[in-house]
Amino acid sequence: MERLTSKQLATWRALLDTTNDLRRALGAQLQESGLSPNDYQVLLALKEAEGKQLRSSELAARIDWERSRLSHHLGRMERRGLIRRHDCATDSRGAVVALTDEGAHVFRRATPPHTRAIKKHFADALTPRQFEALDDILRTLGRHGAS
Amino acid sequence: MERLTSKQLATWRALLDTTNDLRRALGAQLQESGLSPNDYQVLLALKEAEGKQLRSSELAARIDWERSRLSHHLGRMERRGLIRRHDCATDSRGAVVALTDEGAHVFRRATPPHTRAIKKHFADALTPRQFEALDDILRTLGRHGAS
DNA sequence: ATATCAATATTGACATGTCAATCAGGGAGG
DNA sequence: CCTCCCTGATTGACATGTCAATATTGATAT
Repeated sequence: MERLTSKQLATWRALLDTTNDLRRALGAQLQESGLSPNDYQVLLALKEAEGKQLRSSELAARIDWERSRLSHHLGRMERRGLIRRHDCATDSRGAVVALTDEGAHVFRRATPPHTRAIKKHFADALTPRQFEALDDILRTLGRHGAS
Repeated sequence: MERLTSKQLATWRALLDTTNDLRRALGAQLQESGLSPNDYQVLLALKEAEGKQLRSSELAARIDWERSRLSHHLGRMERRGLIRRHDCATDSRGAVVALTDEGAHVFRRATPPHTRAIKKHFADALTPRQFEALDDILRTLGRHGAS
């Protein structure tokens, strides 16, 4: 196999830098709604779940977090009234995480400006052809990493 | 302007997820050399600097970190013997950050496996055509964000 | 039944990041 | 020379992430 070229390395660094900048911009916008990107990810997963609630480990799996990280974060979100945890009916070890009305409300209020920010900083920059190419690249990387 | 389509949103989420996975994989590999991705970034910037040393704020600017974050991290790296700070000759407020022999050695030892990991997880997955497309996309996003 | 092992969730200790002070030293205008 | 303000860098308090226990329950085999 050939070695990694400096051009490939530059592309890699550009990918890290660019996605960093995007995360930062989107995070700063979300903060105006009083949410961190992590908060939003948790609320989104709950919103998209059947019955607006999930077992704790199922939630961790969907957003791909370590369970202890989720546990700490849920503790903080619970203190803020965004979610609540109660015991699971079918497994007494388990916890079920649910949106509170407050959490659902904050999420609804945060989503339109957040979506606009994604459009502004990301989607508006790219042509349809570039979107196709990016989809293809991400699918390829995903398959490559999964295997 | 039209709204963000769900396909665009899916691409955005895929971009976040994929780069997350890549960061994780590369970070795990680096850890085998006893370095975090942040450590590596700092050492790399110093290695690439003229004279293997940089003013603290210049370093912060090059890797795009907040100054206080860098200050904390340099404290930890200094305790580990990877870098050292001394006073600046031309500005008595300033600090100059330099690689130690130990730091340079650890960096040299960590780089080949790290480069191989970038190749394995990233570069090997993509065709030359995909690289061209990705470069184009990243340049476009960079210009878009800068303005 | 019960002994054993796996899974669920949390906790505590510690590493790292952010934000708002703080402190010391430059540098321009009086 | 001396205010006044700006910059360079650090610090401390606190938010968040990781890792290694822990406690509790479920599931399985005998």
